[in-house]
Amino acid sequence: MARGKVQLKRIENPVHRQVTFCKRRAGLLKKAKELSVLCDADIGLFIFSAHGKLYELATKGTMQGLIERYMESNRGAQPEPDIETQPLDAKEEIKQLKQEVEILQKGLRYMFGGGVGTMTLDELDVLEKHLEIWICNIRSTKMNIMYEEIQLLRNKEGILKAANNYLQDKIEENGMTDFAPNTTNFAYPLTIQNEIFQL
Amino acid sequence: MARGKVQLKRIENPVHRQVTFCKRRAGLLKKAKELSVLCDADIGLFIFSAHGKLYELATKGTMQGLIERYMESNRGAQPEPDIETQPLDAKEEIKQLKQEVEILQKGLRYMFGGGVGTMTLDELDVLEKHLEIWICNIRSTKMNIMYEEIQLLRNKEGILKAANNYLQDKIEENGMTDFAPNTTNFAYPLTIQNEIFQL
DNA sequence: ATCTATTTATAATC
DNA sequence: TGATTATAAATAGAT
Repeated sequence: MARGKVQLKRIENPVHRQVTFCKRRAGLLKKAKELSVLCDADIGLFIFSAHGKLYELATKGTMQGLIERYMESNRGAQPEPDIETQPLDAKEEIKQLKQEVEILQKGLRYMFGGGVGTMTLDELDVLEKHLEIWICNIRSTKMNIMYEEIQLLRNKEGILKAANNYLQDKIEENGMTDFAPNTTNFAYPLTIQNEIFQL
Repeated sequence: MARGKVQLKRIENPVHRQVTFCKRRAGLLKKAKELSVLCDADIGLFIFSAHGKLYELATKGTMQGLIERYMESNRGAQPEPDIETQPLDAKEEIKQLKQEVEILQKGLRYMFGGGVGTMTLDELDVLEKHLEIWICNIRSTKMNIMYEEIQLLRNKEGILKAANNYLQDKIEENGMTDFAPNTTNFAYPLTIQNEIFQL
């Protein structure tokens, strides 16, 4: 904002980065305080520096208190799109969640130590299901990434073909038959093999 | 900050206050994002409007995750009197358990480094491979468990059959024909269905 | 840290 | 709400 427009990307020079961090952190905290006072808002703000140092501001009460309020406001904002329509028996749900927690914990231990011994068949089933869902998500993400890549490549293909046609026309106009346009008719192999869609 | 110096006190005019809240809130969120990007910082910010509406920003992962990190950074500084001496409200408990599940899932994710959101295609491939291996291990473990179970059941079957034969012999010896040994010839259904081997 | 030249944010107004 | 604009604030780069 001064003597130079700012690029919205990580500042590579560590000294600059540190200086900017100090200045902007101060600015941000100040702005937060101002908003809180001017508009009667309650704000919780915490900043971890790249090296993990914590800076915080709670404009009302303690950060703890604000976090609790945040948690409550947030319940209902995260509705699972499947089973929240029917009021499940609460005890049953608690039981199931507890089991799930235990299984995931065991799964972690299992990965770290390789100690499988303690898990039961049912627990392994649940863990397996979790992992399968996870893999599905990963594959879906991969598909999206690849789809974008394909679009990009197709665009490039179009542009290159047009450029080549243009160049070839020009060459033909000028009767520059010596320069046989070998590449112009080359079929770009940009078509993606079908196999990757079979994930 | 324009066309008039700002007084650092609550804006009394409700319309002005609301307008200023919108503008400055947007500004604050923007500044927070910028600081995060420019200086590689992780920021959690939540704003409650005067009427209780929540606006939030978490520049890395979820607000949940950042709050957890905040809690840890802050550990020891905040003696919270909230230990589970009282039977919590069921909804509260469900909430906490769901959080815990989320945390564990995140923990699993971190084992392979990085959240899914920021992962590249290659990284996703690696993660997928890891998970597939994990699932294979789980299935193998399940097979072993089931095999042991089968062995156990077969042993039991043998013992019971022997015992039954012995008892039947004894009955026949004593001519106690009244007590027809209905169960002795019963085919124990201990054979495992083939399908579970097709995992 | 301090100092400007600029860029940004935004108060007032429509 | 959304633009516009004059001006206050914030701050990048230099010292």
